[in-house]
Amino acid sequence: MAAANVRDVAALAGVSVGTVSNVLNASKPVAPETAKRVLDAIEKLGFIRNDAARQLRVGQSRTVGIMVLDVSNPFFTDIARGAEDALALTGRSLILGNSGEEAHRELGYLDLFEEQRVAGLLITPVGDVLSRLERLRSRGSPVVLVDRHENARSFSSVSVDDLQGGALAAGHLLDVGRTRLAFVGGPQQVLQVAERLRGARDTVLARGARPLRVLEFETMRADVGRVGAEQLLALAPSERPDAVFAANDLIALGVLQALTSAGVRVPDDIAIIGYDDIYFAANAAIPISSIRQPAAEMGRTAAELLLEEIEHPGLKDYRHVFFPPELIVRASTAGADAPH
Amino acid sequence: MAAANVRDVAALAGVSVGTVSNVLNASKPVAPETAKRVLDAIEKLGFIRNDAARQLRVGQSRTVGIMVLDVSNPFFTDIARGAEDALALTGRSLILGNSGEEAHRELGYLDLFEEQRVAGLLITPVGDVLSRLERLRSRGSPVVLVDRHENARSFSSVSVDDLQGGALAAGHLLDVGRTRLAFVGGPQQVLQVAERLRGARDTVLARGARPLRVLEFETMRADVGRVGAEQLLALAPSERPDAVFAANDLIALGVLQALTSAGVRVPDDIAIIGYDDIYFAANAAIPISSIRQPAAEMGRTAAELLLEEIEHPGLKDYRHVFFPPELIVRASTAGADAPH
DNA sequence: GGAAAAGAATGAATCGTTTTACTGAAGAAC
DNA sequence: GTTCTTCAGTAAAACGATTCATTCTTTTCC
Repeated sequence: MAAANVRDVAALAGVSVGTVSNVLNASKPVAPETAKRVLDAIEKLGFIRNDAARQLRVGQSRTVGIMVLDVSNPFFTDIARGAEDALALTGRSLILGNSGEEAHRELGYLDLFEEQRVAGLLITPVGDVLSRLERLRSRGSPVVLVDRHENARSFSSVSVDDLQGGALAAGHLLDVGRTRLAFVGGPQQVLQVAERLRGARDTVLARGARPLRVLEFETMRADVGRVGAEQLLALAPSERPDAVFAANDLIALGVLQALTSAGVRVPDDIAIIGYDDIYFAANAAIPISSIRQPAAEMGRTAAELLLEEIEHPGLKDYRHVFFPPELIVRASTAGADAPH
Repeated sequence: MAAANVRDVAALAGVSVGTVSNVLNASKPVAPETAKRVLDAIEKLGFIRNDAARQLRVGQSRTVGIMVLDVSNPFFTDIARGAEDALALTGRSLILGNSGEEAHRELGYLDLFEEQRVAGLLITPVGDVLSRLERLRSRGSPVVLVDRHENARSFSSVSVDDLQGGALAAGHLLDVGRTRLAFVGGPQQVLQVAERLRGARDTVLARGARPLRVLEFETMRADVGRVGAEQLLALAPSERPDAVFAANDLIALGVLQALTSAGVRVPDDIAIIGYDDIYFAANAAIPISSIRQPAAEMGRTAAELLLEEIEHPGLKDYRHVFFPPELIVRASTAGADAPH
């Protein structure tokens, strides 16, 4: 009743365990009829290779870890799926950790990944874990940063030019005739947020519009959007913005919901633009304009960079792939003139 | 430069490897000052236990697999997070597989989980994998079914009474004065869909309303909702339903979007109710009524049932936990009288 | 004070693979 | 006909933890 192992297979097939391994891994040629006997034995015994033993011997696993900030955000699950697709082609699989933007959870998963000797790691870091990542790499698990290139030229990375993204968003709002722009978003410690804001602010300045009003919050979740919208509605009419740039689509959804339920017309009274271009924003009852980040492609590319490092260890040729952000115009900013 | 192992730790601390293990696992008492020496050595060497070796010896891993139908559906990620919380309390972690409703992907993950000798498995099965699950269990990885109890009394399960959920939804639509109900949903091979439909149909019948119009599709994704809505709009006015019951919230969102962009007023002209009560439906610009399933709690409970089996192997005391569905009324069905 | 029990620590055996160095056998080359 | 390759397959040595059965010290008890 105990699970069969290679020894059992070898005995049944009348060969040595080494031969079984060669069949399993195609590491050395095996005569066709011998291979068939082995495969038959595997089939008959229902043998499933014990990955722990394999891994112990080889020193590395066939799974790759990915750590995301928020599994509830479709942007991150799309990245994960892109990565999964690329890895599947090489017979590797993905194990997903969700830090939830909490540093202690991030550390817990790093421990896990390190104990597992993962083949590599894709990560959007939360806390100050760079030295930890260096160690992981020095122990044979290369690391690729996703959507966060910052102070880390020493790791390969994929990211989107958030400065340009912020500029695109603000530029578009100005283009459709808006003059009083507000930014609603997460903490500026998050590099992406800071850059999106800076891009927007610079654009507003350069085009001589009124200064950007900034509402800063602690997280990037939708409830932030609702609170932000309420703060905007509390302003005197002359102060009230006629356009909102939300740091991501989750926030934009919150803003939209709060505004419409307060009777504000979108986009006639206030236009809204988000960031990420997630499915639910595109399909909101008033579809939300957004700055698209090619999530799946980013995930795929990150996985490919990682695979390169996995397959050529020691090659310190770190690459940084930047994707251009893309403006997607939808009803939440289009089809209406500036309010009078 | 090679990673430190227990032997190195033992040497530095001046103890035997057995003692190191005892400190690591608290399996046998160790004198406090000895333990301190060991911990210091671990710290100094940056020792991280090799999980493959541990697992090979112990025969089982400390991670649990979960296989979901669709990671893009927040309902499933919420289940996963609930499970993760419960497992974290016991020092276990979760590895997530996404079948995407495709049987071959499901099999791929089952192979992976079996090779990994996972401590247990939570699964919403797609294909015909019951015998596979039996084998997994007979080899030491218990299995709990999530949201699918069907022909499998021989596994513990958590699920929601979908018959009652369907009845609640249809009953509510009738209660607010609707008379021409339509159902838009995924394939009836999926048990949940079939039961929601049956619950609705029975209720409509019992209350003497016009028979339910059924639009059946192949998947449960939002685009299905848009197509369904267009089919409804193509009907002659006298035939056109005044209420839609969508098999899940993703579909409801699609219906809502298609209807409003066609100028149909929701709920005045057509009311909409969904299923799952996901965040994005609750926060749509017209918040969508829904039948809530307590996703996180379901995940937590499933994990607890699994832990019980893990800790008492051989105990064939399979339990089936049913959660009651709950009607959540929002703007998409409320606050409007029946259309004239 | 001596026997028994309890407490700490030891070290070898073990888990199931992969891999390496090696052995034969069969054919090729001269 | 001897020597060289090539080709298949073997057997044993890893990999790094945990867990036994032991040994060596203390402490307890009468």
